[in-house]
Amino acid sequence: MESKDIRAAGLKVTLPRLKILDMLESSGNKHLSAEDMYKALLDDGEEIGLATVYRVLTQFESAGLVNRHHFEGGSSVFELCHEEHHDHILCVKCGRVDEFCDDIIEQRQKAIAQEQGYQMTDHSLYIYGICPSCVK
Amino acid sequence: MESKDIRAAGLKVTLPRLKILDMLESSGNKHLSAEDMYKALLDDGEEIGLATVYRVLTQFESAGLVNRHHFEGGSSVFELCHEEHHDHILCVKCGRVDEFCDDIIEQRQKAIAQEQGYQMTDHSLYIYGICPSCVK
DNA sequence: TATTAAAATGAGAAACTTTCGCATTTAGGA
DNA sequence: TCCTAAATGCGAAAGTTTCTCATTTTAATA
Repeated sequence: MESKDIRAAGLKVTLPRLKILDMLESSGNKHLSAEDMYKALLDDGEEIGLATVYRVLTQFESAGLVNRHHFEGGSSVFELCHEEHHDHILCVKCGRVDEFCDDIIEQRQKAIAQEQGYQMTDHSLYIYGICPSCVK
Repeated sequence: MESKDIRAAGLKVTLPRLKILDMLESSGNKHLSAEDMYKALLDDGEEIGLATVYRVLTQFESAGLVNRHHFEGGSSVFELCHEEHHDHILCVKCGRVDEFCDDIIEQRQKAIAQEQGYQMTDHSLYIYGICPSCVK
């Protein structure tokens, strides 16, 4: 059970939090928005408010359980944190999202931060393009 | 005069457009939001509507005159396009923004897009951290 | 197990960014 | 100078996210 993660974050284990965590776990690399999750919960017959969804996601983010991404266009999307960091490449036509890791880029980012005298806390890299299916 | 750029974009040369272009040119690496520009114009005694600022910026973006960035937190910011591409490193404490270029990262991005079968159209890389002044 | 304080929730209002609709004005070619 | 398409300003509207607050729930303690 993932109640552990919630408790470890110093949060009480509640239905909304469990549901949202479940949903993120079973979403693959779908990268859901708060609105997406709210609607899915409604469809499931859960009476969970949109404000709660936002609150919970923000708390999960602070706790390091989820990552928030600002892809181009409108709203933020969320995904569970994985052990190893990854970046995203996404299709501007169909919205498909793929993930990748690249040590060389990671290294260069660290080096650049150091060169510029910054203490790096985070970074985000999105590659936009037309995916294999849409390119045809 | 930069009227050329406006005309080259197929747009009429109007006061709002000139003012906004001027402002972007003289802003260094300040990365202004639409609201910032609107307020600055008001302070200058110009009667330019916020909707116009947004419209003009969107048109400039389509024309390839400006870049729009979604830094963390709220609104989009804009900067004039330079000849050579660059990425951004920004301070999470004071909001300072610095720019950098890195050929290795550029190369890797191209390679990754190709590996994944994507036809790359764009990319955005932000490094977040604590800047030299705030680190002390 | 019953009690209780602190935390969490749902609902709607509010804040904020961005876009839209439309009547009026303006740029620039004839 | 005249004319038409384009551009503008204004307010309303749309969309996302946060806030307020009365009510409910968790989980620690007795």
